Amino acid sequence: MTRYNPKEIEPKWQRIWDETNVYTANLQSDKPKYIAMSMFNYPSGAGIHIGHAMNYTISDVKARFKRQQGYESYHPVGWDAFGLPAENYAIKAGVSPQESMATIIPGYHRQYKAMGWSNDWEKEIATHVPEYYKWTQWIFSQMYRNGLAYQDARMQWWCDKCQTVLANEQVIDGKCWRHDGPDDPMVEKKEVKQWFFKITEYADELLEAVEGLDWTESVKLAQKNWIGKKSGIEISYEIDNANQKCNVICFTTRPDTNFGATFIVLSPEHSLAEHLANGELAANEGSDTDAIKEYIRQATAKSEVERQQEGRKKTGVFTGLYAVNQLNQKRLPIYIADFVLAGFGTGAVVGVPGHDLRDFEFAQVFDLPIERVVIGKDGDTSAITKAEQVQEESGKMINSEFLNDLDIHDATKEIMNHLEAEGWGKKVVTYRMRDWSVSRQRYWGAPIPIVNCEKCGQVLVPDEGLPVLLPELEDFKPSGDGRSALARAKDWLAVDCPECGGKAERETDTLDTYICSSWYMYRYFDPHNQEKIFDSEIVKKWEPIDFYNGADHATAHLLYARFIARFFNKIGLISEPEPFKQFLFNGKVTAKDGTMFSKSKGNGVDPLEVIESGYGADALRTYLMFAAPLEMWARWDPQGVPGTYRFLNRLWNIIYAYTETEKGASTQEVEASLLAATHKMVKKVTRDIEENRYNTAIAAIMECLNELYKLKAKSFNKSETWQQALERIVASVAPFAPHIADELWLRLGHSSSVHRDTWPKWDEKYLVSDTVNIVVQVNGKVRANISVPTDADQSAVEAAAEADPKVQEYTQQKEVHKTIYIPQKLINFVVG
RNA sequence: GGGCGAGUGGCGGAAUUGGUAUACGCGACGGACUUAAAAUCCGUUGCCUGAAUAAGGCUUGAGGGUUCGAGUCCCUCCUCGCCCACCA
Repeated sequence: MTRYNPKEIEPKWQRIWDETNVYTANLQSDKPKYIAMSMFNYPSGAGIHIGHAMNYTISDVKARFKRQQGYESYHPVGWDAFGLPAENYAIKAGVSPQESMATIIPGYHRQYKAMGWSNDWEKEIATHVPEYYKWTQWIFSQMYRNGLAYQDARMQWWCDKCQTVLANEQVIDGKCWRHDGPDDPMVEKKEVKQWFFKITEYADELLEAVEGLDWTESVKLAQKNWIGKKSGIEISYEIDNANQKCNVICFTTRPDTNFGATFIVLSPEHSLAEHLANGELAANEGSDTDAIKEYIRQATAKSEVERQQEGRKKTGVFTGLYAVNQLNQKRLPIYIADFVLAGFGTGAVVGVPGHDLRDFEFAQVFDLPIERVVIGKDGDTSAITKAEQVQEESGKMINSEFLNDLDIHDATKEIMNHLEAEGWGKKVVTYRMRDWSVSRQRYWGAPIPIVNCEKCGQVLVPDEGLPVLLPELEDFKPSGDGRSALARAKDWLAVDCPECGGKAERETDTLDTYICSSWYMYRYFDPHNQEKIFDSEIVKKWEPIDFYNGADHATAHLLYARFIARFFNKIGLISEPEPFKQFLFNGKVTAKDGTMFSKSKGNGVDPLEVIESGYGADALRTYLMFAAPLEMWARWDPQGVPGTYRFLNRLWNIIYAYTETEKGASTQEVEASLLAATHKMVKKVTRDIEENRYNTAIAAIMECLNELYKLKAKSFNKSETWQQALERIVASVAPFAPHIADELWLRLGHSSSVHRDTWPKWDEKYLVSDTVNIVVQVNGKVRANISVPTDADQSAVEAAAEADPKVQEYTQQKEVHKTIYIPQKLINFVVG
């Protein structure tokens, strides 16, 4: 008998699959379509790790399952090749990113094939090739033409020594992360022009459509939170002691607490703060302009990371100004403080220290009055409780005055209506989400198809001019002036204006790689189209993506992809506004101790090593899918793969034993058991894969195999029943362990692959047996187990149960008050 | 601080609408085969009392409640994980 040797059969089948194109999807097929995919790979040079093995096996199992069920199943493959890590890797390796991709990607091909993933290689895509990024640029052009792309100057951190912009995270204690010595300068804020996509215009529809998605709940929630829609009101407060007539507008979601307002706080970036600092605006009694100036200088010099640290002691400066609260005619002193963020609401808040912890802390520092006005029916927020506690400790009076008996929600609405009716406020809706910044000052990305003409200004590159090719450079490090390396590519930079033909210069920013990855799923359906982004007819046949999974990008990528899909839908390219019908946010794989695998710790597990050590891809795949539910984080257990290897080995052995046994017939009892065991298994596996419960699907196959071994001991021979039982189990294991499945399928006498149109069906009639097991309880405790005919009625079951000696032990001399009978399951005597 | 999720054997984890808790796998132990080991195969394996494969009791983070019956439903609390966070 030949032994199970994955090292031999796996490469063999991988070769056969390649040669026979089993996994090539016919996009024109009349079969029902199915597309399952995982978020595509970012080729970094390190090769695939165990997390990739997990992700891609999940969608591969799904795609294989559907292919076996008779669907035209498509499992695409592609590379998210642009971006900073690839650029940095190339810089380190001393080659161009183009060259490094040309060597890295073929390496990934070998690894993907070694994992046995059923990718359609004919339709492979990569985002860094001109054939692809031409259309990434085209999307930018379409956004521009539809008024959804615009350029705007925003304040950015700037390090004079580096001559480059810094991200917030790179600013430490007001200094550059690379230049934080005592003699180094503080970083400055500098205005930098950036391109944006108006995703905020789609905020409402993106939010509303979340509810209807068949997505992992936590991701749906993250999407909602990210969009962060809030209804509130902007209340206008007139300033009554300024040298000019003016007012301040504050945003609040809780105007019902406004009776307790005791002050107003402006962010240091607020326009009134600016006017106070330059002396244009002052209180009639005089404002301390120097103090205001100094405070603003200090506040704006702090990094946002630093400013937004919770629990930091509140600071601020009084402006000398007072505003009037029209609800109760109280005068509110106005302060400037850095805990108020410029980017949210109006950049000014009304201080209600009785109902807001931050306001309370501020009031403590400046000794401002604290008033409580609303007590909700179901208590109030912890902020108030804490405020109260501190007040009691400090012995201050609480002015507790009930607004009314309404709950907070109703009170809020009523006050909003009142304020709006009086003309003191305006109801507004705010979003946490901002427009999508799509320009990057780096080399390795798709150039933005814009030309800056001396005469015409900003001009879009006409579609005939696409793609704007990314020039190959010797040196692709940033240019140091805040622009990408492209600023040094003089030949490339100089261009004739598409409108007037005059002297012009290309845009040197490149597009954010999130754009590349926000539309790739559609390119999979028409990867080599030179004329169009894709053929809408094919896409309309294949959209939406039936199954999508990944362990990252719960917000940004998925939100951007939804935005782009909605945009495509509006311009008539596709007919479904949502790109992903089902999304599974799967867990990651961690080290045995629960910590993340990391290169620095050197605790990584290389899937290729596991395969080559002799266990093979099938055992690895099966283990990964078996270890835990897909949405849970799994811990890597070195003993796990040997376990699934043993299981596959047992499957191998029973089939080899079968093909070497004599022809014959089994007993009726064994035949019935074979049918029952395999049909039951097929039913469970079919449902479990359908519902993404791969771990229990595999357990069911293992259980079935154990059962077959028991039956084998009773009666084993070449017969129709055994043949079918073994075919069923091989077909069921095929999505998880495709190589051994094809090998054993062949061994069972088939000439074509197990991977197409072989999924077994189950028949309920084999699942019902003549007798059924009934649990007998006395007062809820299990006392016996009886076997009764399946069609026995209650009185028959009761009689059989009462006849059981064990049951009698507990019921004799006692009165049965009640009998609970659950057909086919349980009978419970309540005695007393 | 807010939101979400999870606590079940030595370990990863099962458990349809409330109905035999611990499926399946790992590990451990015993046995077969072998000169020996590995591999493979067979058996045992929640905990406690017990000589026991007799019998009984206990058990799903803690405590209460509803019910004939609770891992599952309700209340209170504890622990851990993830995401968001000075967002007014």
